[in-house]
Amino acid sequence: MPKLGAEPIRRAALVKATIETVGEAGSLEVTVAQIARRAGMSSALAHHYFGSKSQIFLAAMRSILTIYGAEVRGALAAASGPEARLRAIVLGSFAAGSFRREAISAWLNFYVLAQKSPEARRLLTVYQRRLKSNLLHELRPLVGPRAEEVARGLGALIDGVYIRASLVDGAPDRDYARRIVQEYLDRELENRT
Amino acid sequence: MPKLGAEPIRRAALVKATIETVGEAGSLEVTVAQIARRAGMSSALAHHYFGSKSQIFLAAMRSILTIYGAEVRGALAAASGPEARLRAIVLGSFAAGSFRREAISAWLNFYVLAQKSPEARRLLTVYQRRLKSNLLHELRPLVGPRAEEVARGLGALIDGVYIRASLVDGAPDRDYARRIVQEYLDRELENRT
DNA sequence: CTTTTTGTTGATTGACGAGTCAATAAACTT
DNA sequence: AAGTTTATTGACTCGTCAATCAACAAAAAG
Repeated sequence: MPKLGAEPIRRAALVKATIETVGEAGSLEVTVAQIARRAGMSSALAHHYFGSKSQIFLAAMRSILTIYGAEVRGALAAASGPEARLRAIVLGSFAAGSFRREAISAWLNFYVLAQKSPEARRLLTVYQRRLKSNLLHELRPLVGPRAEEVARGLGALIDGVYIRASLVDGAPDRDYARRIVQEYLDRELENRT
Repeated sequence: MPKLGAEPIRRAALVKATIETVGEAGSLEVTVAQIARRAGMSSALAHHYFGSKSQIFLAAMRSILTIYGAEVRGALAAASGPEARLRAIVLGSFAAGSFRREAISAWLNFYVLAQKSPEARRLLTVYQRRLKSNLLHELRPLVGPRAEEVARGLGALIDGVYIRASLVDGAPDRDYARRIVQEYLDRELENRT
């Protein structure tokens, strides 16, 4: 049975299954056995590769943040000029890989995890800092001294839209989400300096 | 030992202890025994009065939303005219009883609870609807047809500011929070119809 | 002053779940 | 072919916890 080089495949499968399971359960109170079953293996194997449940969660969280980062970077690649780039960041935050049912729910739960786990908190802080610095970079040429405030507001608004999406059942409405942040952006850019 | 009329006192103590315990733990994974101990009684008594752990959580959630509602209403009482009332609602959302460490953390966790428990979801939905309708009522005379969009944005922004406050350690910065939403509001009211 | 109601808890039950371990098997090495 | 490394799991341990229960105490009702 042992196909060699299974480790990376197993790890990836577990990460995927973790996001799905947590997303579906809407809670971190899922068992390693549930996750492992979904990933098609025994819970013993999950422990073998990750050592502990919290390591599994952290890996899943890293995965979510990595996907998010990649999607924003992707959107950014096709945009030139501060305004276009700014809009790319903001809209990219609601791209398909990140703004989907299980990911949103999992993300909310990882926010909770960050209250307890210093490592989870660190991950979330890094993501927030990177987002803010990205926003600031494009905002400065557009709104000058107000860049700082606007960046704060946008960051909080994006999180708020996510958290609200977690309450809606059914597929999250990407356009609706985007409209809210775009409207904020429009207003801020209207009377630019 | 039985002082009569203990029930309401015990219930209140348990609700308070639940918010503190959940807030401190940053998680719903707290035991009934922990909560009961903090409230100065045995876990058996907690079960006696509430029947089950989830009922305890729901009562705590109701308490948080009640406090929040009362604070907004309080701020509203002293304000006249749409703009003043609008600002009262928004600033009232960050009043001392609601915008404090344990309440914020507990609130975040109840958001998670709402993913699983229909009753918790119902409570959260009611609060969101009430907030939105309050906002709309004052926004309409100020920004006319754009009221709907602005209300959505404000609601999401308030949630976002809360969730971000949950990550900061130490006392949450009320002024900072208020500045973010006020800035949004200023921008929206600037070029009012 | 006996009965009922209300308050209260220690002890127990029963379930569940994280993590460990010994054992098995297939590949790869020498 | 013997030995080593990697993959994999069933069975088990040990702890934890929600919920229940029997029993005790004090006030209120009769």
